[in-house]
Amino acid sequence: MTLVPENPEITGVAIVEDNAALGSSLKKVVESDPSLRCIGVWTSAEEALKKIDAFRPKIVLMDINLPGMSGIEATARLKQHLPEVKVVMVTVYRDHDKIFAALKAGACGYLLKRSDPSELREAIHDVRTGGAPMSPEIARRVVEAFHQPIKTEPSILDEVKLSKRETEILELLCEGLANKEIADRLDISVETVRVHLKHVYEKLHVRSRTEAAMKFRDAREEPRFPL
Amino acid sequence: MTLVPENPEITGVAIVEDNAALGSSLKKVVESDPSLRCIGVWTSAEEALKKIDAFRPKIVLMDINLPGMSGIEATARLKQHLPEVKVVMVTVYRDHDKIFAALKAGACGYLLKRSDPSELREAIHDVRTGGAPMSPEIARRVVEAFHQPIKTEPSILDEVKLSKRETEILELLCEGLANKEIADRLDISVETVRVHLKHVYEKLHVRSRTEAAMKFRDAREEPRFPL
DNA sequence: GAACCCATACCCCCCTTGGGGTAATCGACG
DNA sequence: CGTCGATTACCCCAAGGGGGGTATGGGTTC
Repeated sequence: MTLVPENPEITGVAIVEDNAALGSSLKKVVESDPSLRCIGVWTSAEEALKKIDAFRPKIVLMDINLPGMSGIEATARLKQHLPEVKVVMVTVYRDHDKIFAALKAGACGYLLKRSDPSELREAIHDVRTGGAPMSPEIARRVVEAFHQPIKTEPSILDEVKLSKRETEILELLCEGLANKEIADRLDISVETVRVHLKHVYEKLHVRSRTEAAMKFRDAREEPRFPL
Repeated sequence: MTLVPENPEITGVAIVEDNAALGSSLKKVVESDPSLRCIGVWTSAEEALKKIDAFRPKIVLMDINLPGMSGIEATARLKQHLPEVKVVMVTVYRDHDKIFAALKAGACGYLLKRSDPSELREAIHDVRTGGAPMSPEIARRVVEAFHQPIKTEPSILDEVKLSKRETEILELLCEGLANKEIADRLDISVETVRVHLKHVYEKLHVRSRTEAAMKFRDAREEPRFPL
């Protein structure tokens, strides 16, 4: 039984959409392109996850607002199982959280439903050639997520000069080690560790190891994206 | 003196590109669109920053690889001064770091130089209508930056049942509070706080408050499904 | 109703921690 | 050459924290 097109030129596309009208209109758009084959229109995340293994589409057009499991969770599970499948969200949500949740879950594109047929065809082509189709306003939001807030107060670590040793000790502190364990790890005296910590507390304006560890961790994690 | 087009239909575009041939070819593309006006081809970041105030383009096409100050730094300075200006990087770099540095600096688009004239015109149109033009492979990389590997092992918080009180105390612990302070905050006895913490330590398999706080925080930050 | 968890509170013991010193060595900087 | 910061190390002391108990009351589950 060959459910998957053998022809490498033909790309299998599956649609997950609970609205029947919208599902069949998406299907028509896909089928209007001879290089694509619509191998399924599924109406729930559960159905999609059950059938994906047998049908092996290369691309999945996924609605977010599905009954039962959301399209976002479905995407996450699907990508976990079959990472090579490309998922494009097709939805009305331009909600900030939904966009990023979908991208985190592994979606490689995000189209708003008002996209017309030619846009959709172009998007699928984009996916096949290594792109990441997004409706313009989605792309803008994604890009803006990277922008550094202009008036960002420099993190405490920028204002304060921690020495190499102090930083080292803070890192071990963040692993939850006691002074004695830090001393052993660095092959120095416990007393020395205590001295460094005193300095650190003063510099970070804290009074306890936990507070120092948290502040350090917070400051460290600030760069959320690779520079 | 009116250097900026008064007609709101006309969008002023500036080009920052040290290669004269490429600069003039970009200029030609811009001028081929009657709704655009190329109001300057500048050959360095320094020149651009000096002249931007007087010429006030709405869109800047910025090369990354400029002599002297890089296009990325120029973008950061420019956006700090004139946040409403849209900057599109035009470059040969598909280098991961350069892409994200540019976006962090405030670029709203990122085109590879092999883009042809129609792509460039479309990109500028995209910028004007609220989009974020990116060459497909750049878009893919940007989207991939959001992907989060699905956690295979459930976090400690899924295996362990922390009571409401215990969770509450852990949250305060993460603010670096001492037992006494936690007790005051929750209006209970320090001894009770100690009991709860003992239970927490046992459940999380840790021996100190800092370790508990870190483990709790790590678990909290993991992506959670359903989304 | 017994078994069990949760939340509350107190006890003892001992180690760790935080805050206050002093001091030696070393490299860098002026 | 003197000063400064970083690193090392030790001292004392008081408070905080971790490990071990016991106990009571309320709630749920079997």
